[in-house]
Amino acid sequence: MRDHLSQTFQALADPTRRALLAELAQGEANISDLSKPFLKKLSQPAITKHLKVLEQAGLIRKTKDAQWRNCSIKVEPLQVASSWIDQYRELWEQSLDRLGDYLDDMQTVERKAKGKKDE
Amino acid sequence: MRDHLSQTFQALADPTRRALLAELAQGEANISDLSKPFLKKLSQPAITKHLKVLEQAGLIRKTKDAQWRNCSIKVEPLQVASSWIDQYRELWEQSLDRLGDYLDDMQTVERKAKGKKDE
DNA sequence: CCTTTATATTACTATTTGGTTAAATAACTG
DNA sequence: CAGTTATTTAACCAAATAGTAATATAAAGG
Repeated sequence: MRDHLSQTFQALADPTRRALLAELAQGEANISDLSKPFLKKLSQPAITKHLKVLEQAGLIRKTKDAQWRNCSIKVEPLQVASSWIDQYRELWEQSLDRLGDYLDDMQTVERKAKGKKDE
Repeated sequence: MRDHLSQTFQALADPTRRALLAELAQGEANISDLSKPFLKKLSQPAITKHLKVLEQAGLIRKTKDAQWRNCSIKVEPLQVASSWIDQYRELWEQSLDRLGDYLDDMQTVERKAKGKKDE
């Protein structure tokens, strides 16, 4: 899964990772603090792995502070992802309208062309 | 990957599936027509599978017309996904500002508290 | 009916993902 | 330096993903 957009969506396709991002939306945090809410369900290396996925997708950065790693959000790839969706959402909403028109047209056309019953 | 949002992002995390959605943004299409641009790279069952992923994620619907399956977009889950990103994007943009403030503060505080050199 | 066209299913791969436990590394602290 | 805290890496595993080729099913049309 080479391309950036796929990596971004892939990273967002996991509830733990989205929750980690939600935590980070509150502001920068180190890994222990970030992990606390999840350690009932997951081991700490699991969190490390999730954070690595987020980092490799470019969604967070880690900075060193003694033995702590402080994580923070990188906004740009999310803007790209959101734009991708929105761009098509516009088209799709249009296409829904067109579909409606199309179906209306077809009913008319088919009745004209083949003398089909109006069911 | 039980939850809807994860399924949506997972479905979007593949360039072939995004391309299929882009095709469908032009309007409804049957599977053969949809598949044509991809058959140089992928087999037909591969497309069938991708379409099934999109369908199970609720991103498209299929309707029967004789031996053809007409696919079309369902907008709602995309709105949900886009909203999720946008909601946090706002927070994140704030958090970037806060990070800037925080770093400025810390420089001051640390210099005050520990008499560290200004490097 | 037989053939063709459109799509789906099966059976089988290789790779990736998401998790584990245990051990390793890194940096502060007394 | 020894111990403690924070984080990563290693080695492993089960399940999911993304693909294949071959076969099956469905419907239309001569």
